[in-house]
Amino acid sequence: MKSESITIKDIANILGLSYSTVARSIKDSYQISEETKEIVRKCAKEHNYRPNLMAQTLKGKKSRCIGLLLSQIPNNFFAEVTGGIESVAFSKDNMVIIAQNYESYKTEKRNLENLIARSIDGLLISLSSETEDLSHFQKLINVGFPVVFFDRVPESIKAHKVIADNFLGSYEATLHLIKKGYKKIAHITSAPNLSITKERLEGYLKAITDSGIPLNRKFIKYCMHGGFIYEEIEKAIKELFSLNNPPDALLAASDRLTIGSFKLINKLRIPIPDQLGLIGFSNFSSPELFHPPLTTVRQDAFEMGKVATELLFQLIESKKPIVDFQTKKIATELCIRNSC
Amino acid sequence: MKSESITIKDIANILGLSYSTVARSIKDSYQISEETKEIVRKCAKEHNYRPNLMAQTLKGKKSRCIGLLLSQIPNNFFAEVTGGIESVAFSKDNMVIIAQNYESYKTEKRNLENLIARSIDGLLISLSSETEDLSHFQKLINVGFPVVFFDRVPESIKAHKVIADNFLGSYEATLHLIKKGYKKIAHITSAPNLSITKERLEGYLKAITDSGIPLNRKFIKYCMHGGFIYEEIEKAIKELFSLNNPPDALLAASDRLTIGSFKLINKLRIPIPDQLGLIGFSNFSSPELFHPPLTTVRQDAFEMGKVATELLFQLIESKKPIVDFQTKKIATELCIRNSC
DNA sequence: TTGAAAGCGGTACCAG
DNA sequence: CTGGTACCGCTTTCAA
Repeated sequence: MKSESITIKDIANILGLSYSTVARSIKDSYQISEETKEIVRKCAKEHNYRPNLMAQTLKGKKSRCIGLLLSQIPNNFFAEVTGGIESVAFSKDNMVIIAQNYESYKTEKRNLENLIARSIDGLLISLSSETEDLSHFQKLINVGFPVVFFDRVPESIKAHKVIADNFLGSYEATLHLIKKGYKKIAHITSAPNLSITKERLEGYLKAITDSGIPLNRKFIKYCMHGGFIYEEIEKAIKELFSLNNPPDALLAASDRLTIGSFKLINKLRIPIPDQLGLIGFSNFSSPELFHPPLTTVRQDAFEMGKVATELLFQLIESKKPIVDFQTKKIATELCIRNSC
Repeated sequence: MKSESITIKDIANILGLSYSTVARSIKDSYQISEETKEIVRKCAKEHNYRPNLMAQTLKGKKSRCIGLLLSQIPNNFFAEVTGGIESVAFSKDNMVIIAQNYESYKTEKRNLENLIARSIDGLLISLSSETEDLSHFQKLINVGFPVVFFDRVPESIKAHKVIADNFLGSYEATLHLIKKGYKKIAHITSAPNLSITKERLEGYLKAITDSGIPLNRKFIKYCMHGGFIYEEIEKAIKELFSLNNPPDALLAASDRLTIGSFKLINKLRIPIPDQLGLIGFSNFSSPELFHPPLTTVRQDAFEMGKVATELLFQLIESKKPIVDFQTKKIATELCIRNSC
C-alpha cells in the first residue's frame, strides 16, 4: 500500500508531450513557451504532482534534509534548540532528522552512520558526554561534508562551532554568589572532557581567584553522565555535604545537574538560600515556581540553534570548500531569583 | 562537496564480478556460492560499503523512515513521547523525521506535505489545536497510507489511535479534589474540538455529577491555543477569579495550562492549597520542587509513543489493507503532592 | 551459479 | 522551443 503519486512521465503521456518538455516546464525553464508551461503547470496542479525527492537526490541533487545529532530531547535546552534549527531549516524548505545519543558514544556513532546513510546535506552535532574518540566526525569533515558543532563542541576538530558564553556565564554566576557573601562555593559539573565542562569550570575558577577566596579542589564534582544517571548526582552531593567543612554555595553546570542537586539538597533539608546558595545552568521553563525561586544561568537555546543552522547552510550552499572556520558565542543570562 | 561513497558497481569492478552478483551477495541471496559471497562481503566491509537508501527507495523499497507530526517539542509530554517512538523505530532500523505544527493548522498541513514528499513509510500524528478540517489526513488513509494518531486524535477518522485514559485521569483528579473538601472546582482546558479536551471535560463533569456537587458552567474555561499564547491563560484565570463566587479549586488540562495557571495564581497571591486546590495534567519533570509541590495527572508519554509506533509498524508491515482499527488507552497516574 | 538489462523518477546534455 | 536519451544506485527478471 502506498499513495500512488503522479510522475513527470504520466503528465507527459496525458498531454502528449515529451518527458523533457514537461520536466523543463515544471522547472519553469526559459526555453519553453509560456503556453506549454501553462498547460503543464495546470495539469501538474490538477493531479497534485510532487517531484520525487528520492529521484532528485539520486541524481545528485541535495536531499534538502539536514541531520541533528544531540544528547536527548527531553531536556528543555535541547528542545528549545530544535526550534531555532527548524526555523531556519524550514525557511529554506529543508527538513530535520533528529537523532539522539542518550549520552552514549556507541549510540552516537551508530546514529551518525544512520544519518549519513540517509543522504543528508549537512549535520548539526552536540557531542555525547562519553565521546572521546572523534575520528568518525573528523572523517566526515575531511571529505568536506558540512558539519557544525554546537553546545558541546570538540576542541581538536577544526569546524564551525556555536557555543554559549560558558566562561562568562559561569564567571558571573560565581561572582554573584561571592557578592552575596558565600565563600565556600562548590561546583557540580559534567564529564571533564566536554567543552562546556571546561569552560564553565574556568569561569568558576577565575571568579574565585579574582576574589581572593581560597579554592578547595574537593568542592569540584564531576558527573560522568551529566546527571543522566541520578545516582551520580546523589553520590556527588552526599560527598560534598559529608565534608568536614562543607560548601555554603553550589554552582550546578547543567539542567539535569541543577534539578538533581536541588532535589537532593531539599532531601537533606539544607535550607536555601540561608545555609546554601544555589545557582544552576538551566533552561527549565519555570524556575520561578520552585521553592525558592531558582537563580539560573540561562542560555538562548533558540538563538544557538538558529546561528548553528545558518552556518550549516553557508557550508551546504558554498561552492568552494570552506577552510576559515569560526566559533560563535551566544551570550548567557544570569536570572537572579531567590536561591542565593 | 559530498562524501564519496562506494557503490555496488565499484565493488563489481574491483572484484571483476557483475553488478548483480555483487548485489545478490550483499543481500545474502541463496543463489550465490558461499565463496563468492565471502569475497564480496569482505570487499564491502573493507570499503565501508553502505547501500544508497535513495536508490533503494526509488526502486520501490521502503524508506525505513517514519514521520512524526506533533504540536511542539519543547513540552515535556511530547519530548518524552519521542523517546518511546524512537525506541521502537530504532529497533526496526528506522529513523524518525520530526515536524512540529506549533498549534497552527496551516503549519500542520504544510509539514504534512513536506513529510509525505519525503517518501516516509508511515506517519504518527498528534493534531494541532486549530485543526478542524481533517480532509488531508483522510485522503492519506483512503489510499492506504499507514497512519496512527496519538494523544490528540480525530473522532471522525477511522484509524489506529493511542490515547491516555483522559476520562479516568480527569475523573480521579476531580474526585480527589472533592474528597479534599473543595466544592467549587473550575476546569481550564484547551480547544473544545480536541479529543483530549472532550474526554477530560467528561471526566470532570462525571465526577461532579456523581458527587452531587452543583455544576457551574462559568467554571469551565477554554484556551483555544492550549495555552501556547500566555494571554489566553491570563484572561481565563482573571475571569475565573473575578467571579462573584470564585472557584476554590482548579483542574488544568495540560502541561502548559498547568504551569501558566500556577504562575498566575501565584501572582494573584491566592494561597495554594488553602484557598485554592490545584491539580494539573502535567509531565513536568520535577513538580515536587514547586511551591507547593504540585499534584499532577501524569501520562506515560514514553509508553504512548511506544504503543503508537508498534501499531504503525503493524500497518507498514501488513501485506493486506487493515480495516479493523483499534484505539488503545494508556493509563494515567494521579501523583498526589501538596497543592490540594 | 552468474551475467545482462530494464526500470524506479528525475536531470541534463545533445540534437533537431 | 521541443524531443531523445544516458545516467544516478539499486533491484529483479530473464538468460546463459
